[in-house]
Amino acid sequence: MENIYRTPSAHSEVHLGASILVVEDEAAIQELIALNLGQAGHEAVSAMDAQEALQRVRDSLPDLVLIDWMLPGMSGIDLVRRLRTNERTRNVPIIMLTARADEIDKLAGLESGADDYITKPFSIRELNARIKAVLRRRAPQMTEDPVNFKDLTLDPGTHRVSVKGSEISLGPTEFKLLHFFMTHPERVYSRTQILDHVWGDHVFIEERTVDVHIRRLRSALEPSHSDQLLQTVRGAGYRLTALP
Amino acid sequence: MENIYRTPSAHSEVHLGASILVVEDEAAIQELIALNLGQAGHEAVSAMDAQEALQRVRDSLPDLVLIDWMLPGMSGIDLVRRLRTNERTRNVPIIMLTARADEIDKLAGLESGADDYITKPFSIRELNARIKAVLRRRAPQMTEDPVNFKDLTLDPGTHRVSVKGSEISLGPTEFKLLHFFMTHPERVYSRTQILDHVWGDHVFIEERTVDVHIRRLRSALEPSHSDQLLQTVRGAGYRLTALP
DNA sequence: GAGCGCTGTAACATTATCGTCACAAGTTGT
DNA sequence: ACAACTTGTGACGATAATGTTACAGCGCTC
Repeated sequence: MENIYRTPSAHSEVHLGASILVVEDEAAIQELIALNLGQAGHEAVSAMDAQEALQRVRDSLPDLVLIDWMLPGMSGIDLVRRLRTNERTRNVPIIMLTARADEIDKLAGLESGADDYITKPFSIRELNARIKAVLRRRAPQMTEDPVNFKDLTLDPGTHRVSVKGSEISLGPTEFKLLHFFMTHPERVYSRTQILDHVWGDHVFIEERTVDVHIRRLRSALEPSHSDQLLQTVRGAGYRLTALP
Repeated sequence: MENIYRTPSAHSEVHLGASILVVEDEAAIQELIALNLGQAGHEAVSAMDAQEALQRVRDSLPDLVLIDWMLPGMSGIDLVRRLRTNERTRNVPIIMLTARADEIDKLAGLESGADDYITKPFSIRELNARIKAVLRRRAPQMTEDPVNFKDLTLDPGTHRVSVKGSEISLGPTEFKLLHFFMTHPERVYSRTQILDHVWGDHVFIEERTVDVHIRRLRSALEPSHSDQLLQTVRGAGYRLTALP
């Protein structure tokens, strides 16, 4: 299922000048990759171990992370898992680097949440191709354009929401929820659909949780006549509408 | 006859009343799962080994098969393979249960053709969520196209109904009832048929209940000369018609 | 490590809707 | 016209769906 919310810092021209974090303990390979990335027009940031990587990802939300399978301390796969389970870093694209062309490694890397993998030794050309592919795959899904609906304005870029001109503050989930509704107005969505779109497909969350967030969103929109905008359709779900 | 409203209701979720085969040799887990499935509204059928499972799948084509990784005789993976290579059983959704969170197990299970996997111990909630996800993935999409009839308009997407342009509000059942009639106009349906189509097949409801809902629907459509549209055919049933 | 904001869930409160009944009203056949 | 039957109608608990509140956990900041 499509996930509209690739939250991370994503601009429309991600293919060039992307910031890429390289997590690799061998200095030689590290430098080789960094050099190559630089030539390709990207900005390379490096981390020597998983801890440092976590820090940097949280810090600067790179457009892509290259992770070596073998790392001192926390393994590459564990690192992927950590990144995937954190709300903020969940959607950062990841490419794994595996030393052996071993089937299991590849699959385990993918399974754990990586977007792609490359087996060493790899050619520079192959690396570039895959980076481009991953970035491109992610790019079209990010809707960073400001959205308007009635007297609501939501700007994913600046992460701001305003009602009738005056700005309000929303938590991350309420923000995504509102963004989803504003990009899909006038249409009824079941709790399950909302969970799939806003939270993500593979999440095990009580459907009633949606209700609570709807309420929170409503009360945040309170100043406006939000009850009119975000209405509940009994037996079906919720809907954002301009009509009465 | 086509039946739009088979089991699922048009807009809410689809995963009730599914028949699920549980292939598990440990009686305790077997029962636990069966009990849970029953509570979730599904019909649980069980098989203790792969042979029995094959038989039952071929026999009754369940909506979903839960297969334990470790089975006496033929392994779970082999069972999956057998099911996948058989024309008749090729498309039955499968969820694997793996005892250890071992990477290889998971991957081999998916690789061999399962739709999803769960590692034991798993929470009831997770099981339910995955079952729902798999069933939903397979569920046929109900047509969400707006329907028009005379001066009536019904839009499943926005869940709105309007008579001569002005919107009216209907409860879920009346909504489905009207949708059914609008998609099957000019034809008489008995109370039993209406129950089957709108409520679902195996419901135990008084036929006279249909009358009451017809009345409610009529009075909701009142503003228009609905008495003409939704007419009674004595001794036979009801019909939505444009003719006088 | 204490404080803080956010989240998911449970528990309770509140409605909306449902299914059924009893009876009224209408229809049919004789 | 009368009985036998079918359908309309309004009311009424029961129930399921939603609103609302409170709370405990978690990660993050300082």
